[in-house]
Amino acid sequence: MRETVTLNHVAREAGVSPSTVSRVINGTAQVAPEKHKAVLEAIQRLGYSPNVLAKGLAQGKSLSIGVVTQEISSPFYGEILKGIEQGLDGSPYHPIFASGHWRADREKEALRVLSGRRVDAMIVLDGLVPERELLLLAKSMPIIVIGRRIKGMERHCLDIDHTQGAYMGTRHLIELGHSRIAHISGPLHNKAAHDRYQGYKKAIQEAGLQLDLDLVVEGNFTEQSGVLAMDALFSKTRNFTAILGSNDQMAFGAKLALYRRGIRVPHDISLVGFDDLPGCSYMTPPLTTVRFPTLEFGREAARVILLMLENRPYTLHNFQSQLIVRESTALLR
Amino acid sequence: MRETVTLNHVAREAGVSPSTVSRVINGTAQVAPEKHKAVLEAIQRLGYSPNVLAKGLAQGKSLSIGVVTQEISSPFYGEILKGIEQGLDGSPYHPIFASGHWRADREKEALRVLSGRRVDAMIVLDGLVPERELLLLAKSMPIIVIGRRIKGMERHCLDIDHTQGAYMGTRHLIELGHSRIAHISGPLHNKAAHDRYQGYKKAIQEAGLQLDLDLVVEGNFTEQSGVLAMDALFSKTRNFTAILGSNDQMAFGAKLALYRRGIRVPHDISLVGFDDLPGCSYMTPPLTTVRFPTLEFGREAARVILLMLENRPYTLHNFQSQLIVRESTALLR
DNA sequence: CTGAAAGCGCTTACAG
DNA sequence: CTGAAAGCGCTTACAG
Repeated sequence: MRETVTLNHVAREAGVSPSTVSRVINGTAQVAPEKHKAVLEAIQRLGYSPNVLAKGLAQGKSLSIGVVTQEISSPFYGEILKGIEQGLDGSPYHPIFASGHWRADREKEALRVLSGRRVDAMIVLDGLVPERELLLLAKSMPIIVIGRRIKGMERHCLDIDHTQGAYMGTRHLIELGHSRIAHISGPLHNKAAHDRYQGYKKAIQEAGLQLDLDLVVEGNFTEQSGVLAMDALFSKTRNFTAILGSNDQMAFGAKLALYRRGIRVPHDISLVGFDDLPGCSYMTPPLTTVRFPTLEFGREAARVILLMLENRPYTLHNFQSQLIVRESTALLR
Repeated sequence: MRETVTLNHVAREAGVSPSTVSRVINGTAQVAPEKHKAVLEAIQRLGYSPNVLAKGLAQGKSLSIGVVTQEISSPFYGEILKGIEQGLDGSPYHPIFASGHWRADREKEALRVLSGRRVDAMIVLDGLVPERELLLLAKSMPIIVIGRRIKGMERHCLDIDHTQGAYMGTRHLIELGHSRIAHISGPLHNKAAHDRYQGYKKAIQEAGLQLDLDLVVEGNFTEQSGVLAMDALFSKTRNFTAILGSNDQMAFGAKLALYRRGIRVPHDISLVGFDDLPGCSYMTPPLTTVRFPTLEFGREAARVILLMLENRPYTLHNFQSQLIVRESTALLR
């Protein structure tokens, strides 16, 4: 193990003081051309790379942005993380991810890890952190929340109108002539799941259709739960011609359950998802869905966090959900 | 912005020296019971959480494990990252991810970022980092490479036998009676893609079948390239009854291309993928594929990194690929 | 323009 | 068992 080279080594090598080395590295003050050159050469020769942690300690900042996500491998969160990465690219800040796994205790642990690393700001994706804790946190550092709307920090929350999104998806089916529309909801204690369910109901009722609770089954946002939901649904009735999934993953599961029964999409049954995961385009048929602007939200969160960190003015630009019509929906035959 | 509380504050509050506070926090020496208690209470009262960065600086370690991945949102890398997260869980180490985006310059940048943060070890996923650079890095810290075999560090590389994997997938099709088997390869400059192609050829030739280069088309591991590969293939011939995709994502794309042509899987054409992404189980029909033990590799890499960091003996346990027969393959009719 | 000095928040021999 | 002191690798007033 070679000894790692420090700024002091560079100083000695270049025949200047550490202060001077620091100044040329950070461009924080004028330095005589010849010393400037000597320092640069010494850095080259020694292969020096500054210790970001020490720098952080001295400056009182870590140059890290904490991101509490739920599951690193989730296609949904993955897109948001990608957006954050993109938004931070080119800045001196680097994201540090910690996963909450949709469990309050794990999420608290994630917060602990990040604050122990003295992240300069945080981006929080969904989750169960109590609002007051988030509000408290927001007093001590810049913070953006994606997927929730916290009272008192509306300027720092990025979310779509889930009710409106589900309403659009359901309207789409109604306009195609469907009147018996099933709904696979998310876990209803979840705000987004609840709101999407409201949107579904609103569209149904507004169209003067009968809201049939037998057509509503609850899943947990996983593919597997989509399969199970369809099993439950079919055990009750076959009297429906369309399905609104509360997210894409459950819609994928529903598609499999239909496939197993030899039921064709959209020929026999129309199917709508929610989120617009990358996989939607490659479902067969490609899935009609309500787009959640994951990548955009990630980028926007990063953009604004950076502005906040620089104490510059900012306004968070919210994005809307949007109906993406592909091929899993068709006119009622 | 409240002032953040430090170990010194705790010391003052508890009426002891900073040394003592440090000792009770780290359990690094005996401390009189009453002082021990006082410190714990002070920590509670002040809501103190240690500054991991400062600790790292003092101890000469960062408690971070650098992970260079290619794309954070990729379903393939996502599973590996999840495995790493799981493997590190419960240890004092936290992963820091940096993405190379399959580009040499970005990967170098990722390495720079991680070494600037003085990660204590690294896990490298695939990528283009030159072998000598990896060998050099391995002299200065524990490092595990996933998806490559580097000469001189075989004890620290985790990979499957890609040739063997593709061989198994192709054999499976041959055993089902197929003799006209197309192959959508990955980018052939890529070692894994190349090896998989070799496995395909080997199975074909060993079975005494004709290797027909018209049946081989090159993709780039994305879904979209799978679609395009099928377009290219169909423009040449329709004379095949099975397809081996060099990865699942291209197989998904191929499935869509087949769907668009009204060709049924596996009724008309059998399809085999490679990797066993989570999505395979929800393709319709569920995709027969060759499993790449992503999650296991991630966990194993983390496990061994932890042992190396503690200077304990270790042996890296390699996993094999495995044929997962689902429903996208059938006897030739 | 530049260096000496103090400080960031910890840890760890050292001495008692 | 415990504290004073030095040090980890930087930055930044301060003085010149």
